[in-house]
Amino acid sequence: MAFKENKKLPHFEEYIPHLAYDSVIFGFNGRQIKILLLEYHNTGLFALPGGFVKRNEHLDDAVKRGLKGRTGLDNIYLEQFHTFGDTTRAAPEVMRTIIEANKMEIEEGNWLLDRFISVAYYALINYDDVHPIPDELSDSINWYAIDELPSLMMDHEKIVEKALKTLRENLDKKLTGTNLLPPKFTMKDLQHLYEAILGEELRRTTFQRKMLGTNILMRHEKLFGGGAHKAPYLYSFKTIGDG
Amino acid sequence: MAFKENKKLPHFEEYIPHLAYDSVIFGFNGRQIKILLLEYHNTGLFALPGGFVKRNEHLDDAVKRGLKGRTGLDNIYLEQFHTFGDTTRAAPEVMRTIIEANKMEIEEGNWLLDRFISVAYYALINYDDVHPIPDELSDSINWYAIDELPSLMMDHEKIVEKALKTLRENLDKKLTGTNLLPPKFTMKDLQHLYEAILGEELRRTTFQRKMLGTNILMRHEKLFGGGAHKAPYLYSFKTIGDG
DNA sequence: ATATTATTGTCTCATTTTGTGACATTAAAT
DNA sequence: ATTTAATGTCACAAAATGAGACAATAATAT
Repeated sequence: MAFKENKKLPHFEEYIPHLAYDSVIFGFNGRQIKILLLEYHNTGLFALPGGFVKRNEHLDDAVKRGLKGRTGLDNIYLEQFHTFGDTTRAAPEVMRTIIEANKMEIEEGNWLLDRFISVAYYALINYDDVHPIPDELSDSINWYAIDELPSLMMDHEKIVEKALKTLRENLDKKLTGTNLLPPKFTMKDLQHLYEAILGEELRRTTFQRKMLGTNILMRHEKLFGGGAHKAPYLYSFKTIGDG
Repeated sequence: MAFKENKKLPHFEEYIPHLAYDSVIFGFNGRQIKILLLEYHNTGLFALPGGFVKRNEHLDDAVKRGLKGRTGLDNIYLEQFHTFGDTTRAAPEVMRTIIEANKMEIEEGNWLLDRFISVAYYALINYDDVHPIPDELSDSINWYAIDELPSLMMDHEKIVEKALKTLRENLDKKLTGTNLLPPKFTMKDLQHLYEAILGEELRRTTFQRKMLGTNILMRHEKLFGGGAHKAPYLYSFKTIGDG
């Protein structure tokens, strides 16, 4: 959870109480899958970017609003994957610590100290065109490789795990228009992405045949300058209307 | 949404406001997939069985509580599949109609008239050992074949659609211990179940080979008396510990 | 008893998909 | 001009799946 307003706690009247969202924002730097994590100043606490849902706001829109605030991006690929409803999903001490580290006050019984049910989404974004924006209130934000995460607050590690599991399961079905790569990429880039997500090596020829077989790729000009060898083609994902 | 307490509306203090669950309870009668629907007396309104989450109750437990109330069953196979968060998910007129049809009063501004976010689950139960229990407050409950549903309130049709879609996608991965069949069943029974869920016919020999290949079935004695032909074996799903 | 009938369990072969390696091609470096 | 290393494509092997054939057999009819 994090707050966007300037040094003011989100107000009860404006939001649905007991309900939050958390987002696992995936990016790919060409080698590793990374996610965005907030770090709360002076607390050493790491957390997923999250937020609250306004009383008259679509759940999905709340998540998009948070993503826009953190990344500056619109039209992010977004997928809801699970809602976490443990009774233990409250962290009054943590919340208090964070708020006090920011030299703010929170009264006993404030809604932020309550138990929260959280709807979790994952997002896929192009690592290159994002300069993560830290909250003005309380945190810095940075990329962390998926297999080198710091320990996270509450059940956020479980959330990341489930996000990754879902991403893997959806890879073949739903990644057709992935935002994890730049608009044009080589077959090798795409293979590296798959390997990073799946955490296993793939066979080059089989992968290439499979990808070309799906008919979701458009072939473009060749990419020269890659080294002392045959130049690879560039590809992009077909969008509706492309040949 | 439906209420369990006797002729008393659920009280704000006890539940998390703005949050509900809905359950798509699947059963199989040997030929068709059916789901349980509530019908509100004197209103002609059909709805999914749902309910609210207590302030200190695990989300999953709230759903189990509702299922137990409606079916009398414990240990039901349950899978969360989506959380619906439209801003239009409020039905004050409908709620008012239902409550008034029960000769009860509801004040302006009652929490039940608010907008709700709903976490949706599907359940798989053995059609045979369930005698659905109607709410004391407001409804009758009955089985309806999945392709002959009456029109449902709010977005409940969308919820059913998504439940069925998820069930189909999960069929091979997660149906291993399905509760949709009696403890022992023939290969033909199992095939009929798959066909009913998928909505398509399957090839007998291929299906049988695939099922035996998964190694999740235990073969038992033969079932005699089925007709003028070779008697089929009975099978059950292996549970941990079975050979 | 015996023959008939319909469904089952299993096998075989065809087809499709996937795994695996080979090989000619080619852009840059030497 | 030659060397080097990755690419695109093909060819064959292995595995999975589609589709039918067929003997076995439990109840029914004769």
